[in-house]
Amino acid sequence: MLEEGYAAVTSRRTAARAGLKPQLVHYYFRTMDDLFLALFRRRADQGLERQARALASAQPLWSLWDLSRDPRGTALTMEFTALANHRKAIRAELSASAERYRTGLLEAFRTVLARYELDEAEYPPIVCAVLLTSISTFLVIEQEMLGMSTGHAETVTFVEDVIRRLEGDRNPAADIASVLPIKPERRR
Amino acid sequence: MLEEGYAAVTSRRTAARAGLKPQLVHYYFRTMDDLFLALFRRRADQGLERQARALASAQPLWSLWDLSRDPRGTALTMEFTALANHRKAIRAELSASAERYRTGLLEAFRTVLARYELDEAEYPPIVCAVLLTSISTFLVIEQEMLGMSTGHAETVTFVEDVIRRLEGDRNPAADIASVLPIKPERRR
DNA sequence: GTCTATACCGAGATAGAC
DNA sequence: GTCTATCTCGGTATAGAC
Repeated sequence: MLEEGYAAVTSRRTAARAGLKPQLVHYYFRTMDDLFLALFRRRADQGLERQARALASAQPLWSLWDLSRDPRGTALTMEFTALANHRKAIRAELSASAERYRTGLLEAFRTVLARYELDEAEYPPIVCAVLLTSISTFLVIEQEMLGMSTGHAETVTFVEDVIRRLEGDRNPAADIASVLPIKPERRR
Repeated sequence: MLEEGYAAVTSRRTAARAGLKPQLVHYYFRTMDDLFLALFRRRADQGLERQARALASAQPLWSLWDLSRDPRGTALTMEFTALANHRKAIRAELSASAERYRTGLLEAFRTVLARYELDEAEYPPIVCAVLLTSISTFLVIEQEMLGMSTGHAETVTFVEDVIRRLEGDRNPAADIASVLPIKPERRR
């Protein structure tokens, strides 16, 4: 999916990568949609776990920002979004998952804004959540999918200046590692 | 493309909508890629024209904001982005077009920020351009492709408050009409 | 310019042997 | 659990008649 888009993920090619015959994909997952759903659910669970770890870190804003800028997560989400366009089951799963993720982010901003004694009317937590997600998502799309980067560095600097005003400099050690992507699992 | 995604656009179905045989698609465009490119170029030209009209309007920020929130433009762009993932020619065309669009937006913000005597160091025009595009793009993706809208209204209000501080209330009449989507053309 | 005919490929999926 | 065999569909694309 990441290399060639969801349309390139077929039973034949999936099986070939696993060194097996295409029919086994259907044996394990029946339809391709079931396979995509299984993949999505596993990634969504991992995403929520990572978000929880980011929220629990000493610098939640830095952690959330780093997490949402992880290209692999966003690129996969975009593929699933495109797939969701004509697969109802995927779409339902994806939007439910996005809602859960947003709720987590909202709680994080509520907590953080209270901690730094900011006015919720001036910086509504839900707006902060949407802004953080939209900016990071968009930058990843342009960078990874189009190879574009005009204005990206300046925008990152701008956002990070805001975070720095709240949480101070990024602590280089512990937090970032706790949010790193999870390695692919081996088949059982 | 808008209804079912780019993967649903095949020579057979395209021809069927036109009431013709699939082979004619190849007669006119040779390959499907050529067809997609032709479509993209026409839309990209229209997009630049609309942007130019927005820049020339009495309230460029309102016009640009409305334009970038037009769901049809963004939805198509997202389809092409997904398509670009595995079609080199599309990708090159798309990123070139996005660069041109960004440049236009940058010039707009330079002009506007100067007009309202804002500090360019505090609000870098290129950052404004990236922010405007990312927020509107992301909202459209969630709304149109996932049917999600949590936090959207609040975010729109937030952005529009900023615009209002610069350009005052939206002038309801002239500007908006000048930025409206262009109707589909008939085949010649 | 539009058609018929046709080649060729690769997709999803099922049946049934081992 | 993995295989072979096979069905059916729909995609891209070309050749050639009219």
